[in-house]
Amino acid sequence: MAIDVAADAVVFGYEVRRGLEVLLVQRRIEPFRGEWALPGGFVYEQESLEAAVERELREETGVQVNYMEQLYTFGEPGRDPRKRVISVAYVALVKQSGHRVLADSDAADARWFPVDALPALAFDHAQILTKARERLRAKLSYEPLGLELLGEKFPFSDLQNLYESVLGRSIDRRNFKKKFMALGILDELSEKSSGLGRPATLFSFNKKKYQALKEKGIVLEII
Amino acid sequence: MAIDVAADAVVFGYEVRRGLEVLLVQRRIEPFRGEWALPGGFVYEQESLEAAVERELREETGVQVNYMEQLYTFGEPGRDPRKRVISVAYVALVKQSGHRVLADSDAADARWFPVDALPALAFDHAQILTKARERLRAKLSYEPLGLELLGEKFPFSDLQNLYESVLGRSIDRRNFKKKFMALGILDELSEKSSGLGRPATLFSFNKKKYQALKEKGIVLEII
DNA sequence: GCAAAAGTGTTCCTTTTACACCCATGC
DNA sequence: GCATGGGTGTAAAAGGAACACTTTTGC
Repeated sequence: MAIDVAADAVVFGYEVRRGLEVLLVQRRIEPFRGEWALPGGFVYEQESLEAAVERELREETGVQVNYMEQLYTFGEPGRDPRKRVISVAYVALVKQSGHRVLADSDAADARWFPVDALPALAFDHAQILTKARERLRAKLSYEPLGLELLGEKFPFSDLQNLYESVLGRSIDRRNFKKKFMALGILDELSEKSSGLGRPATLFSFNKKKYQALKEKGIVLEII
Repeated sequence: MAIDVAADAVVFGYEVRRGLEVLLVQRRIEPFRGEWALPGGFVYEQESLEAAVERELREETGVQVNYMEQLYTFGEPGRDPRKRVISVAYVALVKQSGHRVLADSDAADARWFPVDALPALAFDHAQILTKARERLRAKLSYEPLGLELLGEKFPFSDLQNLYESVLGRSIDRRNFKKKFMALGILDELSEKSSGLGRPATLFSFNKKKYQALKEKGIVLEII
């Protein structure tokens, strides 16, 4: 009846040059010492599950998340070779994965990995990650996504690239823009981005409208 | 770190005359002795979460479920007045709620309650139930529902009533039938139902097509 | 001037919605 | 014959999908 309870997080980050990434830590203790795993750890006696995830993320990776939601609870006997451990998994979203330096690490190492070039993972963490990617994909169709992953200002193409990364396929530019703009959650800035090719208009999320829409739910079928 | 882990189930049943119902048990021990609660209990050391739910359901209510999925894990410190307990909640669907006699009860009493006439519930079970109803509602839009709740043969109006019960609003008869039939998962039987008014054609689910559709996912926006 | 990415509308088609009258049976 | 629930189709509107050329910049 008394079972060890862990809380683990699948932390997604996004940067245009690198695409969708996941934050992993290298274990410095057995079991699976030296292998990569999701950040997380045991829940303290008087600590909420969310607080445990946030604490572990801080200790192991130094990141602060912009959004977090519970994903699923993995509880098969045998998923930890030592003893019975159930893990409550969370999905978290972080801005600026590329820029952030992982500070004060409690784990041997912590790094961002592109979702399509992941190392082997400890425990059943590969399974957790698969479910997290499905959740993220599903979220797109009933909630807007982007505020929690993109910077303050971004060209519209960044948003589309993010959607394409999550969905794993390409999207028609005109239709996507038409639909997304119709949500009314993007403010067009007068500023332009520099870079290769024609400069792009920058956008920012209108946080109030974004949150309102998130609570109400949307139906945004993407082509 | 070692925390008590419980598994609880929100069991839904449906019968035309009674509508959508939830199975509750009356607690025979403290805390909340005498109050109504979701069936469930502590998970054994070497038992999967699903097995624990099924065992508790069998012991406390005698029902056998047709479908079960994990809902959410409730883990706030203080949700159990005695000690730290986290509860992994499941949603289960059962056929023939009305006919079934609750046998061999381990709980003081077990009864079906219409979802709109629930008693006060122990612990945070009211919150769990609210989330379960939301999940059921959401499921309608991406998966068909009915096979797990209705009998082998049923008039089409039963299916519509079920959907109306879950959604909490009325649906246009012609449009609903058109959409649902287009899924191709219902077989029309030659048999007719008796009863008041014009006899109704009976239908049954085509289980193969139903399961295929369930796995693939549907988009069934109901008016 | 050319390579690179940004920006922009229209047409067709499918899906959704709204809506009302007749039918078969039991009493 | 009347009350009760079952059964059926169409037209108008909205939303989704497909699709290509021009513009602005850096080099």
